Amino acid sequence: MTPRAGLDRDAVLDAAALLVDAAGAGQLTLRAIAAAVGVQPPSLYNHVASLQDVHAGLRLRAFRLIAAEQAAAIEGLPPDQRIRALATAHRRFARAHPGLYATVQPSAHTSDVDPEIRAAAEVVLAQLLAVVAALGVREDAAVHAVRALRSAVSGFIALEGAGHFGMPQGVADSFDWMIVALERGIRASAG
Amino acid sequence: MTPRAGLDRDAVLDAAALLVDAAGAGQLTLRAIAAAVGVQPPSLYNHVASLQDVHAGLRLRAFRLIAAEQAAAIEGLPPDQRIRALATAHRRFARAHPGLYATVQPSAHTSDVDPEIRAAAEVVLAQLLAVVAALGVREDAAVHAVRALRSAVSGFIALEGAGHFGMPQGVADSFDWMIVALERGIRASAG
DNA sequence: AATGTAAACTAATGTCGTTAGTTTGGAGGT
DNA sequence: ACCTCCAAACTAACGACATTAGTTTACATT
Repeated sequence: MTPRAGLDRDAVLDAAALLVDAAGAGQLTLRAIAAAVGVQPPSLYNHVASLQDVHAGLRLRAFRLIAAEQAAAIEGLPPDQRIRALATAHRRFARAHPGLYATVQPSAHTSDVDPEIRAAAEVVLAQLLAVVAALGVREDAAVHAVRALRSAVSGFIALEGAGHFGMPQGVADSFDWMIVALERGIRASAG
Repeated sequence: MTPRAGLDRDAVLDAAALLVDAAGAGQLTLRAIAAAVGVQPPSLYNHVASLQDVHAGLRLRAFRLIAAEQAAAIEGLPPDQRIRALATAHRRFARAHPGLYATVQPSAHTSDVDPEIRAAAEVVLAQLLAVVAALGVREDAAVHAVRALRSAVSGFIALEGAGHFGMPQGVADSFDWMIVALERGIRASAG
């Protein structure tokens, strides 16, 4: 009578990842996940601790996927092409997985106390910092450059995803323009 | 027995604005607003149509406040100092009214069908575009520059607000660095 | 003072996350 | 093949939420 769906944490997160990319982060509900995996909502608590825990799980996955995409994007590229490669990799990932990408934004005050998530986030950050530093930017300027790049890329992705770029000009061209400007700033800060 | 609290739409939105700045956008609930104005939740429906309507009202207020702050920020300034002035005005507003500023982000697909909100948002955008255009940037490049500035500024504010800038280096310095880099890009695009 | 309307109320519905308590499928040992 | 037992499913229930329907009543206008 209770066919015992072969469920585990990963299966729950798989379903959640599909839903969050399809319907948006705000639509991710335990009931929807339960329906997707063929189970009643309370049964999910055998595999995840809460809805927040699902979000945390997706967040961890997102950071790890992004780290992998970053690594793949810069592999074999000369240093002066790497920041652009990282930026476009982010945008590509966000367009492929909008919901998953959105889970990455929330506050560092709350869910990032989870050391696994913090570590995964730091890998992503360290890759970017290394690429910037390899261009000869010294201590403080490197931090400024990294913050600027993160801000610009994540802000662009958020505005684009929310439909705030209504003008007919090419959105990809605008992204390029922005990255070129920041690259120029990085070159100016380098020795 | 029912002392008839002298309530109207603005009073409800006043309370909502306080709550959203104090507790964050996700915590804004009709029950909390009702408690703040001393009324039962259903009574709010005499003044606002729904919680979404409250969000829309705050959004409209936010755009108008930002437009006013932008206008005040650039008044009497030479053209080459105006984009920095706009950027810092945004950051200042976001720090003073984090919840209100957050209501500005959501998708242009949904709540911006409201023509009032669309108009208010376009005022903010037009001010920025005018400042960029006054620097001698031609058609397409002006759109790219505006998109880049919006992305960078809103992204920076979002990351800063979420506590994602953990390094000891000064956050204001990073903001300056970013704006300088984009200004340089704008100058390069100008005739 | 009488009246009509708008603003408050109470009661109820449906969705959500979550907890408690119960049943049972199915793997491991005999 | 049977028993045991645990984990994984279930049902029932609660409290917070938005929202609707229906009712009362404060108070501005006459």
